[in-house]
Amino acid sequence: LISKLAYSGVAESEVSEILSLGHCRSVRALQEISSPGAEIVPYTVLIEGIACRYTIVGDGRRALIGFILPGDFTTAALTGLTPLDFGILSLTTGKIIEMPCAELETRASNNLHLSQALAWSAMVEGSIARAWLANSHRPADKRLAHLLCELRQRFALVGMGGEHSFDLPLTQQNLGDALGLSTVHVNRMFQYLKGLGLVQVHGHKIVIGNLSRLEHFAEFDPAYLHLNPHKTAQIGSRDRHRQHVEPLQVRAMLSAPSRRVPSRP
Amino acid sequence: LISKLAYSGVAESEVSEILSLGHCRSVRALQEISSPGAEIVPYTVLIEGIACRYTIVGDGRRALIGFILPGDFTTAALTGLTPLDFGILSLTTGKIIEMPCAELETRASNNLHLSQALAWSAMVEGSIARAWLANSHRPADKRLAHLLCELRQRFALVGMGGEHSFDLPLTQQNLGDALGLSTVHVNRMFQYLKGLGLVQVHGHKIVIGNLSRLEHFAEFDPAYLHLNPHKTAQIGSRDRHRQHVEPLQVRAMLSAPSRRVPSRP
DNA sequence: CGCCCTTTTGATTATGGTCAAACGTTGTGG
DNA sequence: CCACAACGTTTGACCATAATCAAAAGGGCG
Repeated sequence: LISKLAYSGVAESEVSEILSLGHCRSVRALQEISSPGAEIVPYTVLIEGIACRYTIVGDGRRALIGFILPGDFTTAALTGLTPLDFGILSLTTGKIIEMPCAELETRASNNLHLSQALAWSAMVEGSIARAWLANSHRPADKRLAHLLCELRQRFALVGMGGEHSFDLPLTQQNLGDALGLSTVHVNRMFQYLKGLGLVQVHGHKIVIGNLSRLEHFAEFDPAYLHLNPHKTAQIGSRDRHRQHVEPLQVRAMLSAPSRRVPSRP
Repeated sequence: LISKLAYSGVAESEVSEILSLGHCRSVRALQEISSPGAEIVPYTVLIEGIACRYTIVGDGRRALIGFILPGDFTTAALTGLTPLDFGILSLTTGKIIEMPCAELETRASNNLHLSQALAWSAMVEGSIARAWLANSHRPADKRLAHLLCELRQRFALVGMGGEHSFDLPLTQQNLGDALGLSTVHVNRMFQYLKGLGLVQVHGHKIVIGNLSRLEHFAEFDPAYLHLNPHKTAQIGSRDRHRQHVEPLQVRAMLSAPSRRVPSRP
């Protein structure tokens, strides 16, 4: 299963090499991957499933402060800032690869592409956090719509879904914890969005009739995900062909930043 | 005014040297320092005053997604991720130093301390963003209290205020835009916190009778600001002596990360 | 089949938003 | 020096969005 990799560009051979540094393990749903306050956090890539960053708020409510999708680092280049100020939890069953900090860091210092990838990953993560902050200032309906747009885009980036649909194995409670809404209200907002004809929900499959209409409604501007143009273009075509893409699209993580050079002209 | 610098540790001479790379200019209140979508964003340090990162949400509401205090970079090491996905706006009159990207970057590649400082700065910024996300899941009273705790701590870090009071030249509208609350409700929450004896407000001066009580109420854990222990200790003593510290405490930014080494043992 | 988890719905409450007006402060100009 | 304008704070009345409580209805899996 791990061997079914699809890469693009120069990163192809590097990725498998780098991933072989760590060891892969399965996680069940609701398993703590890293705990808040941890002093040593290995570089961890999520290969399959969905995880989240969270902090506990108030009485014991779990506030999700970010989703981790296949191909994402659980902590980006955040390591170095310990103790960890949040926890990492799997939301579904999945697979992760853990790499010791020291090994990846020595390798990064010799490998420009890798260090760029790590930096880029951290920056996109920060950018997403800012977008979520802005989103928290929106009313519930747009908030949910915006999150759906983001997840669709990020899933599409790693080949898991296209423009019109994607699979979202999260409960409405998970979404509520991420949006700062009650489960009940998330449900009502789903009804509302369905009523507007913006989304359809079939089990865990989210279907979007008219993407640009949904994105306009949500005030979603994909710029904050900092996909580069040719990358974005690929997403569309990938969708049209409906090709099977296996899990483990570390490609997106390691190839997207390859266009960016360390210093500007 | 710029020459009145107070540094600590090894960074002292470096800081003035690096700052001399750029040129200082004054900004008035509500002046756009960098605009959303900008392709080239110089490294900019705020020297005096308060600024914010913002995005426009909904009809035209300004959502503040971060405060920039004296000694902070307006964009941390975020540059590199253009176009900028937010705007930067001064909230009071102030002073900034702008440094061309190219110069600072070439210098950073030769200077370990500097590149560490930039990375550290970006990481703390990300950490603050996550704390704000968690904060957006709290009720309004705790949300305001938490923000006050953070601002107090960050001001204290650069010598602008101590444990029991600090100057906050922001309007309640500004705070509301940051917290996602209406101006009216911010005011009500101030009344409420006053009523609980947690804060007093005298003009722009915030007075905190019992800091640990306020921090407990706000669920504020300063760990997310990633101050190192000796640094945190200094804040208290600085307060007790009530010594005059001039603006321009770039010290905090460049000295705090100096304890952190690039790779762990 | 039956249990558990999730989704859905309704009724009620509460937190926070909006509107409007009064009050204080500061700064400016006659 | 006072009047006025502009801005920020404060207060009250009312409204709206979303939370809570409770219960029913699906849906997957042993």
